[in-house]
Amino acid sequence: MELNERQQEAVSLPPGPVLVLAGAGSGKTRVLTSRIAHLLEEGAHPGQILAVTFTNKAAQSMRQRLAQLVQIDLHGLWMGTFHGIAHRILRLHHGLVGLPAQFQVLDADDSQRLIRRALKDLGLDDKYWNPRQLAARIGRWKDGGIAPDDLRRDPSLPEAVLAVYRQYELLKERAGAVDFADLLLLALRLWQDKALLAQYQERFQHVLVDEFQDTNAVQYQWLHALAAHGQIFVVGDDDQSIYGWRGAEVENIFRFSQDYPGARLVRLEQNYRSTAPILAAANAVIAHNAERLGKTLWTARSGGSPVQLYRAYNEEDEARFVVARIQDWVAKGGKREDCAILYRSNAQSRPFEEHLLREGIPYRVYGGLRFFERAEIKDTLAYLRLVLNRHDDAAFERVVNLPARGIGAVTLERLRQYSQERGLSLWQAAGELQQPKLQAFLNLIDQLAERCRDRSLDEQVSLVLEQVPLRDWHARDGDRGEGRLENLEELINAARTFALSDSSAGLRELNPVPGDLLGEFLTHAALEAGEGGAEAWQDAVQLMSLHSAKGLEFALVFLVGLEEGLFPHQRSLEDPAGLAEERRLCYVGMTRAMQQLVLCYAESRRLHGSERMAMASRFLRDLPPEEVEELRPRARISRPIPIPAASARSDCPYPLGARVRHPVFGEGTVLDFEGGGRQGRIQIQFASGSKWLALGIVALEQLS
DNA sequence: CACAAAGAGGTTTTT
DNA sequence: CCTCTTTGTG
Repeated sequence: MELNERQQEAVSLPPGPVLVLAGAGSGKTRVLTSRIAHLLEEGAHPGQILAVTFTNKAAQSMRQRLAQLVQIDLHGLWMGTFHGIAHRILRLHHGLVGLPAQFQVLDADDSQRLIRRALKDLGLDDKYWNPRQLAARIGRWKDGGIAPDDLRRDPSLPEAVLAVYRQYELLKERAGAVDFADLLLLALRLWQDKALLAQYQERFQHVLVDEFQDTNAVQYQWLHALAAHGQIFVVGDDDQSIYGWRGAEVENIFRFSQDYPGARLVRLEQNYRSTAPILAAANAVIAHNAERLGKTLWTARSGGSPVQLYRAYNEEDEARFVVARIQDWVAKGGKREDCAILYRSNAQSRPFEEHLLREGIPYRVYGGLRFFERAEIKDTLAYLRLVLNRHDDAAFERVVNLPARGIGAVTLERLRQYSQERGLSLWQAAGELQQPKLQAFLNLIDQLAERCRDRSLDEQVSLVLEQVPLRDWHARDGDRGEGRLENLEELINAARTFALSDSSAGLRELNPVPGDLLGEFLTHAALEAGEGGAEAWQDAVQLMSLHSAKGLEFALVFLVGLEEGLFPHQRSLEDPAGLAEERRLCYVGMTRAMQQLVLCYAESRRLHGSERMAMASRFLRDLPPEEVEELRPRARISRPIPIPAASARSDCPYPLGARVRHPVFGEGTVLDFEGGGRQGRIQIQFASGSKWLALGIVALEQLS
């Protein structure tokens, strides 16, 4: 595999801090894997290398590429997501942070349930205090490393919110469980043990990080402590920072240069992925963002067909069009797996799925309702969670009356009361309450645990389904239940596969707890979504959200639903930072395409059940016309794409099109405006190019 | 206390 | 549009 000069430079720099700013399609993964290969050639032992990625998909693809690159046994090389690696280390040293050996990992749904519990415990109304929002808010604090005590003195913060945060933490602790943010926080807390930290610093001589722009405060601190020796190689792209909502701080890129003075900086700007028109279009879109480190991708390739833009009548027409285009592609000998349909939110997949299904085209949906997130799967696993840890209150509450066994809301409320008053787990409380039906449930779990002893993983799953009449319960649910029954059988398969798979083998050898395969499986279920659906071997069209698409590439990309309110998303419209992130997301989506990029929007769309007229996304306005071919042009020539009235355009002190003078840039024309008041930004076309300026700062003189 | 029916409410993105 | 919650009945 050939590397260009810059790539080669990055790969072979001497040990020391390195920051690679790598544009989309500039061979980022190749550089990262080649760097690892280089280190190994230079005599590094695989066990001295830690490679961190952001998603499971990325970790997987890097491992594959590395295996192709080097012949040696990669045993001992740690490669995985932040959360996955944090989990590994916590398993090894759980005692140091006060966790039980088989602590549970709560997924987002579990966390939200626990927030609900916390609200109930505190006697707060979950109508007024939205559990979902609270969970998001608390999650954001935790991603930023902000503990309840840090919030104590904030007068603007309602006391109730703080109380919920505290109660939530308490409930988690009592259950011996951790949420996603805890994995990172506790892994960081481990570093307070200086001896332990030194041990890991010694071990991981080389730390490599992918998608560095997506790291949050806690992750950065963790890395910084671990890589105090400075042998840290990070790769990132500020233009692809799309996880700000999850606490990611692009600033970490600047922080890196400060924290590691003398860090070498390498820029990769040559794009090998996309054709010139695709690149030109993507560059034009991202150019509208202020505050960029400023990178312009270029390609040595010439030619390539223009970016296409289809104006659909509605979401059905959009799906019909896309599927027809895929059929053309296949008819001309293209592979289905080289086609991707990318959308802003997972809910948009439905019409595409229906049309693909109707046409008999295999497809695979990533994200959305994932296998391990399905209710029937989580129910079944909850039994196993109780088998492993009786004090897992979330699991207890989930299945204590499922299927119905006469333990209703009243009993449960009494149980909760009792447990809360005495600081007991629900399991302990149930034991003390002497209620026959509860007793029967406890016996059921104990029996289950007894029988699960010394059984294989899939047998354990089967045992749950035999001992607990979950199958019958679903079977009575008619059509809906049928799919769920299939999923339950699939769960047995998943357990069998997991027991044999590498993903568990890696953990098992590190795992000091014998016979804890079940625990690892449950973690796997929480940490990895389990991309179910179509058979892996099948040549299938790929459907996924823009976020999931990051890091991937496809010959033919359909970027759909480019409408105001959908993309950019409604929730981002008011907030300039949010809009900038949406724009980066658009850039990420466009740069996934290698040969052909097709953009779609619909004039009318059913959203949340009702039909509504849609306006073309503002991002479409920024496309260079010469690179774009409109597939259903408007009847009248040169009528532009309908442009949305920006939400707060009326607030703009200068009318669009007005001539203005800027003290530095000279005369220009007002092109656009977004945001409101002093927060607003104004775009002006100067002779030297167009610029976005903050209205709160800029001093403009209107000329006409 | 279980279950069925009707109503209300809430919808981004991921580990 | 879908799920979850509340309400009403047996």
